[in-house]
Amino acid sequence: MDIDRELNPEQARAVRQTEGPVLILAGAGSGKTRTIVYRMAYLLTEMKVAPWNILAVTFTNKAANEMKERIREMAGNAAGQMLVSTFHSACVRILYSNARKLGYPEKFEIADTTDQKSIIKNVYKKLQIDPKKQPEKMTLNIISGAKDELLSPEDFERVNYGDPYMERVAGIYREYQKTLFSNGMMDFDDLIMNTVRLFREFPDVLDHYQERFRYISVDEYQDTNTSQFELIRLLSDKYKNICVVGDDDQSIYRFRGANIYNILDFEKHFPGCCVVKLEENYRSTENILNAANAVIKHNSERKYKSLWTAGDKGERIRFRQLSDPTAEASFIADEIRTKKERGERSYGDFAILTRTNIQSKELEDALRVRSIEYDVVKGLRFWDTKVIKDLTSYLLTVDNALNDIRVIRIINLPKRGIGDASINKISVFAAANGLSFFDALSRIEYVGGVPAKAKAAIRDFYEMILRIRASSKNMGFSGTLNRILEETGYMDYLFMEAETPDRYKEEKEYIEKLRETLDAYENEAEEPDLTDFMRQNGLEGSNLDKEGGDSKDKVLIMTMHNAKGLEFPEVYMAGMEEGLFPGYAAINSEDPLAIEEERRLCYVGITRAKESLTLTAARSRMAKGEWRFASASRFIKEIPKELLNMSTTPEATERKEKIFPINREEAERAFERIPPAFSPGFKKRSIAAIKKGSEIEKVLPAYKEGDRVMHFKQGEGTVLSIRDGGRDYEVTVDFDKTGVRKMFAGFAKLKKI
DNA sequence: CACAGGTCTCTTTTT
DNA sequence: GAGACCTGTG
Repeated sequence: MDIDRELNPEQARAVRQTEGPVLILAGAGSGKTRTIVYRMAYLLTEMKVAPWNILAVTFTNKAANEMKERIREMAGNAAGQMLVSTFHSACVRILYSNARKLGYPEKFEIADTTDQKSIIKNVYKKLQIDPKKQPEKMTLNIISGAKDELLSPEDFERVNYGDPYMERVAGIYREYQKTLFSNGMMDFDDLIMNTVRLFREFPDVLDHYQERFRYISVDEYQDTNTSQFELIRLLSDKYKNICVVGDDDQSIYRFRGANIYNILDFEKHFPGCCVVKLEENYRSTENILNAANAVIKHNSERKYKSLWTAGDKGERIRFRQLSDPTAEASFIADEIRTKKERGERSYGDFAILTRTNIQSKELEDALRVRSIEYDVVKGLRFWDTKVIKDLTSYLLTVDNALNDIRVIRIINLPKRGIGDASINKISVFAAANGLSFFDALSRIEYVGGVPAKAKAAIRDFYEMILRIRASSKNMGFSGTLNRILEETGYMDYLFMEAETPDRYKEEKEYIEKLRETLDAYENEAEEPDLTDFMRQNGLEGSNLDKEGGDSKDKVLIMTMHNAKGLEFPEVYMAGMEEGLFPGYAAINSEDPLAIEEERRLCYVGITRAKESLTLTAARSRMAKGEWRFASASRFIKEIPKELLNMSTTPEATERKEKIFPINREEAERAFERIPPAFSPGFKKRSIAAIKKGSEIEKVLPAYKEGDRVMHFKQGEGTVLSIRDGGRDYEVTVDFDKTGVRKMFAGFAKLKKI
């Protein structure tokens, strides 16, 4: 390892400064990961630090695995004994052997978002709170925020004393926490908060971990919240070897409690710390960097930092505004295809970044139609899928049935004739008699007000679980899973419920995947245990499509949040519109920092691009059930004109926008001239309006019989015939994928290819 | 009381 | 396009 040759002077300084607090302010693309990896390897090989004395915390599992791999490459297998993990996984590990001290069962479970929702619903029922007056989501946000600030229900109540609204929320919080606790569950925030509690209340435990983790590093430090800060502060308090790496300009998780002052005030929190700034960028062209710098300069709350590169200026940043999301997607897809066909790029060189997950649909359609290979980095997680939640709930119920939430989830699934009313009665009965929900089932005859039919079904259910439990003793997890599927008729249920055959197929694949994961775990674990299995896997945001490895040559579609830490030769940022990016919420927020967060997200997006960056926007977009016109994002205007290459100026767009009518009727008429025709969100009302009011322009198509054409949804096909159909020309096309179809030329928008 | 089928609402971002 | 909510029927 030749540090001075392989690293720049600042990076080298960060690597050698192993003792004491260190703050590495690492701009985007400044070789941050490289620096951390060298630092770890340096600790291991030069400083002879034992690998188990090193803790490296990241935010995502992906980042953790990547880092582990790269350290292993440099420092050999000893790296395997370091603890490189996410905050949440590290806490689970620590809590694993200490949960009892806090009164939790050893087999505590993790409550994911779905569990949180069902728990809060129960609480609402119990406290008779109307979800319309107090949306569950908002309550959960407040509770999560309180936990991020390490406030217990009692603390929270004290802090908000005298505020009737917050006092009410405090009541919900208390009940919510009670429910979690009595079911032996911790939500994501509890994992951190309880670890901090553990350290505070049990100094010997803290001391043990302080001795264990003598060298600590935290990646993406700008995204830490107060509880995470306290956690690492406690852990590092003895040896003070704490190295944090981050970029205040890339702090994009304020909505989940990230406290940007953790990084801005690091020097205050850890006096005498060493600060290293990495500003040389090795990723992007100068134009891209200048654009990023220009945008982020508009933020007030930041440490001054400016990226520079020794590399080329590169091409200008392109901005294109299209009529609607469909046109926007087509534009991007056409470009990608052209560049691929010219042999300039392969699909894997491209990423399309969006602000929201929903935007991906339109983009997917456009790519699919052109047979472009793509992948969506999805927000939907495997463990949150309904099918998987159902089946794991069954598995855990068969295993221990200690968790009421899970039993209630499956008791009437598939439908057995056990309704909400009966379930409520049993819950009340169970609470009154100090029984778990499941144990209450065995005394169903004593529960009043439950119809005989339901009672019979409940008895059957109870016995079925016991039966499966008995037989599961001598079969593996996947054997038990099979029994569950057989006994419950779950597959038939799925088949009946599935909206489409494809959906059913997909769900079957999920189950197959669950089986594989169970088998893999059972083969590896010393003492296989389902609760442990869930804790290990439930935290992993594993995407469904991770098979095949990264060798796939595919265009990636993802949100900008998901893109953090990645880089691509060509980046498209779609939906650069006021109202979408920055979003309405941020624009309307009275907190000026809301816009700053959006701007940082924009900065993250821009700095993903290595060579080429294209920003696109749609002039109209469906939002909240109606079509709305949007002007170009303010972020576009913040990029100096000389860096931009655009078809229209943002100002021109604004002028155009002013000509657009404002009331609905006029808007709809105007809209007819911008035909996103069959886009999925196209509501009945608008179609009716079009049919009634407008004549579709009758133009002789630009293609003739025998020509190959492209339809935005059906894909490519051959024109069989063109007939004058009165109001419009009627075209018959034989599509390669979907066969012969007749359509009107004005609507179909066929393109000759 | 259970359930099917309909309507309405709402979509930022995630461990 | 999913999930919550409402209504009529058995």
